[in-house]
Amino acid sequence: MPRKLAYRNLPQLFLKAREELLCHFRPIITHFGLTEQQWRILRTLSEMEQLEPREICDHCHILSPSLTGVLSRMEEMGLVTRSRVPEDQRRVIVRLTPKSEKLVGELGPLIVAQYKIIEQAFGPELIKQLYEVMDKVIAAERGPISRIALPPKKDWSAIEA
Amino acid sequence: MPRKLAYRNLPQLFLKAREELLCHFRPIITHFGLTEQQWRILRTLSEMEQLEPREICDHCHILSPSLTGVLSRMEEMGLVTRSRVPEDQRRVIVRLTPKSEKLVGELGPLIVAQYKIIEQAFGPELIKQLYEVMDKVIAAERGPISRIALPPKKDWSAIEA
DNA sequence: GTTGACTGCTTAATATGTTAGTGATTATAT
DNA sequence: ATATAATCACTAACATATTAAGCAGTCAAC
Repeated sequence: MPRKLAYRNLPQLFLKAREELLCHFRPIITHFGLTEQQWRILRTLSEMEQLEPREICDHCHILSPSLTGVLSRMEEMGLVTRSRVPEDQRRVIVRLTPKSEKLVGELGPLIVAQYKIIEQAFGPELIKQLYEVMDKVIAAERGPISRIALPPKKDWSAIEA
Repeated sequence: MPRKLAYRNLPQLFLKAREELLCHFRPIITHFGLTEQQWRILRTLSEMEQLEPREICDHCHILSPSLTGVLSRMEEMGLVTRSRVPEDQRRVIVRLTPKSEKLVGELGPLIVAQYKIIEQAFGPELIKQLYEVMDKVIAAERGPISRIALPPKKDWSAIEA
């Protein structure tokens, strides 16, 4: 007896909508030999001058273990530099290189141009609505939302039938 | 000279908003030893009875190469069965098992309960707006949106400085 | 009935997501 | 001062994302 849940899968809708947007930018980014995450970092660094890894994690929504690898590869490619903070040997400062600044200088305008095209196609009101709704969702703090009680844990992977 | 682009990073906003939502469901899903993708598949199969792999890819937004591994693991766990279509040996039918149907029967109501809590916290209007805006974005077909012209390809990873 | 194009799933290779844990460093509380 | 806790980046292990390529099965034209 197949039964639909009362609510549509909202996170999945986000996924789909995001992909619908991203597919218009991905060709531009890959054209320059970058991944989506690498571009997020380059763009953020070009706006913030210098950042520490955990700040990049926050701004770019990349988890710390992933970032380690991403930064290593970007360092190899000569896109960023990593230097320790003298007064706190745990911390690291990440900066753009002249090369990556030039890259952002070329890539950025193309991204903006694509945004304009999308704005035309979607209509400026939809874009505005998008930003509004997103900001509302993000503004809803994670804390105050209560969590349902979970039943005792069963090891389903071990249950026979 | 750090300069901000004219547009905020919209796909990144989607990512953040999605995570803001998902973090309220993730504990429920992992409590049952499932991954997010596995739950997407279970939920969809429980609503559609039976599906072929490429249909699952479409519905759940999982790329075909990923799905191969996901389904293998789910088969190992006894959550789904895979059977060939006799009249077309290329195609495969994926179904839930009695075990996974029972699992969905326990998990589903918890998900719905969490949606209700979120609806209270966000306000029903915001949820409604969300569905509306998402559907609008998704409705905007990928085809008609034109693509900007890309400059000749440079191999940035090989450029010195 | 063979050839050639196509479809559907899989494999391969690399990059990232996710959770847990480690080691070194710094801050805090005795 | 010293033990403790907290912080930060990193490693490890596994799952998924992404792109490209492979391979068997089907279909259509000839």
